[in-house]
This record gives sequence, structure tokens and C-alpha cells, in this order.
Amino acid sequence: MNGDDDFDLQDFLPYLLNQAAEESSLAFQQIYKDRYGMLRTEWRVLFHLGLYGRMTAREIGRMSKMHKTKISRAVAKLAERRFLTRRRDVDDRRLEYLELTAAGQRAYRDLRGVAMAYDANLAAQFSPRDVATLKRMLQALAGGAE
Amino acid sequence: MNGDDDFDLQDFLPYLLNQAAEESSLAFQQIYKDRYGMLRTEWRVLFHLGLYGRMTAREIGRMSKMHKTKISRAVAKLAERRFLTRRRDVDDRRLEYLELTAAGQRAYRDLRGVAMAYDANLAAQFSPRDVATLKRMLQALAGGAE
DNA sequence: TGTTAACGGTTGTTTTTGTAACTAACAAGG
DNA sequence: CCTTGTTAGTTACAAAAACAACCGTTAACA
Repeated sequence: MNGDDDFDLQDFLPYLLNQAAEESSLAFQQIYKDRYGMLRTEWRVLFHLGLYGRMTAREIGRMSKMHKTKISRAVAKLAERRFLTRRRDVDDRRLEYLELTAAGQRAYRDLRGVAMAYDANLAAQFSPRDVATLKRMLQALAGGAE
Repeated sequence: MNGDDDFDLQDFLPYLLNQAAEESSLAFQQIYKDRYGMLRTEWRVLFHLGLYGRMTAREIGRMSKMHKTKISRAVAKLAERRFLTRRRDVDDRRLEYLELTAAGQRAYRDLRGVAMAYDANLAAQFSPRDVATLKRMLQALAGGAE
């Protein structure tokens, strides 16, 4: 309609990635929200602790690239719901070790199962080879300037 | 660290897509924010109008999957900055046709140029073939239940 | 026609996020 | 020791998003 070069929003990677990300996480989001009243940030912290065991907020931040304020608030909510415990490092009292409680682990394992099935289902519409390509490329794009 | 099946956050598509989307749009976001003080919603509306010409808020909503309140507010801001004009449909007075002004078109063309260069730069790290595969898959994932 | 429902769009209110400033603790150099 | 700087994490406040209720208009149909 306009004095165009050829440009299409559907080909613009940041837009396309956003659309795909939003659409593909919609139903999963619904599950952890309905089942545990969690936010995306909380779900992410839960998964980091479930997957990697005890770690500090700082480490979660480095791995997930979430801002520390988001993590702080997510941790506060998870602690309040008794999904994790906090323990100060005795040598460096700025550090706080976070660890899932039994209840937290149950929630994690439950959602991990959901996530695995969910992911398999998303991938099922493509060839395994293409899925591998997709994930490799996404990892490269997510890596940023590293 | 935990009683795991093999599961990796870096392989979970909704997470991975989100990370890639966020990282890949960071620098672009900076540009339209710095240059025109726009929000993502405003940028999107601008691009829809620039790309497809005159359309209503409802049509933008259908194409972009943005919620109508977001669109309404984005349109209000763009109108206030004289980037678009609104005109009621005489036959159905609920409808309002939106159209870019000359200033709006200039902003659109400027940002479209930035976007094209930006996208090319992102794609440059992969083979053209892989980029094609990626975009095709993202479009499928973004398509949702259609 | 009159009534009810649906639609396009806006507004108000609540949640959630982003940003900056802050506290408490440690580290390094003088 | 005592500044000065840095770090881990929290808090306060502003910006933005989500959600629901709303207005005016059109559609459906008794």
C-alpha cells in the first residue's frame, strides 16, 4: 500500500520471535498460573532451582538474564508459599542460598512433566532435524553478545 | 542435581523463544524509543499502517494479536503526536479508519530501514537456508490454532 | 418497532514491570 | 583502622500491561 521496498512484518525476526514466543507459551502459562498461581518469573526461578539445585539469586540472574529485582520478588513469593528456603552464607553474609522445599520440588517435578510433554507436542509438528536447527539458532540468538 | 529425567531449560521452546525474542529485540527497541519515544505497541501500530495502509483498530488487532486496549492507547498516542489521523466510517459509525500522516510515514520509512538492516544483521550469522527454515517454523508457531 | 445481543472502541482499576536509589556486607589501598 | 568502591539483595516509585466494566452503535429477530 505504501512506497515500499519489500519488507514484511512476518519476516522481521524480533517481531516474529515475539509472536512465536507469546503464542507458544500461552497454554503453558495457563497451567502454572491455574495450578500454582505462579507468574512467569516465579516459574523460572522454580525451574532453575529444581534443575540446578541450591543456588543464589545472583547465579539465577546470570543464567536466566532476569533482572535482580524480578528475581528478588519472585523469590519472596516462592518463599512465602514455602516453595523454597533461604540461608545466609556464613562466610559472605551478602549471599543467600536458595533451595526448594519438598513442596517446591513437587511443584517443580509436576511442572517439569508438563513442560516436557508440552515441548514434545510443539516439536511434533516439525521434523526432528528442523527442530534441532531451530533450537540451535534460538540459542545463538538468545546468547546475545557472548 | 535433582531426581531428573533429562530436561533442560535451554531446550524448552517457550523459554528459549522468549529469551531469543527478548535479546534480539533489545537494540531495536532502543532505537525507536530513543528516536521517537515510542513503545512497542506504538511501533507495531505504526508498522501495520505503514505496511498495509489505511485500516481500523479492529483489523490491526486481528493481524497483530494485540489486545484492543493496547491498540486503543497506542493509537491515541500516535494521533496525539500527529503520526496518524482517524476518520469515522459514515456507514458504520463504530468503525474508525486510521491512516498515517506525512510525518507518520516518514517515521515509518525511517524505522523500516532500520528494521531491514537490523534483520539482515541478525540473519547474517546463519546460512540463508537456515534462516528460511527458522522463519518458516516461527511463522508456524506464531500461527497458533489457525 | 422494541428488545436483546453483539461489536468497535474507550476508560478505570489493579497487577506487573522497569528504574533508581537504597542497605548491608565485603574488598582494597593507604 | 579508615576511606572509597563494589557487590548481593531489597525497596520505593514511575511506567506499562492485564482485566473488567463501560459507551455508543449496529444487528437479529420476535
